[in-house]
Amino acid sequence: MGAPKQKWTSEEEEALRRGVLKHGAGKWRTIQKDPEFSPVLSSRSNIDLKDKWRNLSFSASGLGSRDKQRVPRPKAPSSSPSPSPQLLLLSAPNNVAEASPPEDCEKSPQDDKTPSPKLYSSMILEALGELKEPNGSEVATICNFIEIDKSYKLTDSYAKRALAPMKDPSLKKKDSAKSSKAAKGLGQSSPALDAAEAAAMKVADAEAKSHLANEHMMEVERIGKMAEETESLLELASELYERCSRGEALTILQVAHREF
DNA sequence: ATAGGGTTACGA
DNA sequence: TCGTAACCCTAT
Repeated sequence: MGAPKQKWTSEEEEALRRGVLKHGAGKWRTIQKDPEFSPVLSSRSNIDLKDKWRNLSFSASGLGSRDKQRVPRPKAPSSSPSPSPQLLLLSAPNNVAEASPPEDCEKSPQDDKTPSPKLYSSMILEALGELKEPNGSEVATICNFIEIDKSYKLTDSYAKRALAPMKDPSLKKKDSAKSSKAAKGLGQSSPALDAAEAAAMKVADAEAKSHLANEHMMEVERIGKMAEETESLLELASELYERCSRGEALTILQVAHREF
């Protein structure tokens, strides 16, 4: 990566991501005025936030940039004339944790010869960036994301949450740090968060394994990217849980049943 | 005020 | 020299 002029610090980037997750992608002014990240983003204008978010989105989308395939206008790879959310195109990924990720066809019209397994999390983040929708769509997007990673069991998870809070099995590996952070943010562990966390970990493990089998040098780099996506996923899960707790679960169920 | 395009500067 | 990220300008 480059080390350009006024590089963004980790705190600034984190604040930006949190702001997008909270207020949604697009309300740069609101995020900048938010007293929570105002001191962090004091030296950044709303335009700066937008530009930074654009760079982040492009970096998260164009993971497989090993090919020198130069496109004069590398817009969104899944850009379609239909205004409907494209992320709903993901269908029937039952085995997510296996080494062979389901390559959807409609997703990448000009896919390079490199397989470049695209994570669902990255797709969701990309969709979030593309969709400048109000909060409702955001919840639906997050819901779909978690459902996909959870093998279509989100509603069941929430039902279990209300009836009996299941215990979370001990986490393993590097994601323990993330879990601690997420748990601290929520105050205590929740089934929904744990489910999303476990799903993210499964995808992460599959990613790592897949790359371990093929490339060794790129693995570290990929892990770094993956960690960022996992972090975003956990934050998404936190937001989702918060909204559901406030009584928006009805909307989620509605969307879930309508879409699937 | 936001989105998009274009330009500039820095690192590899 | 190329690629990426910040910066700047313009249209909606």
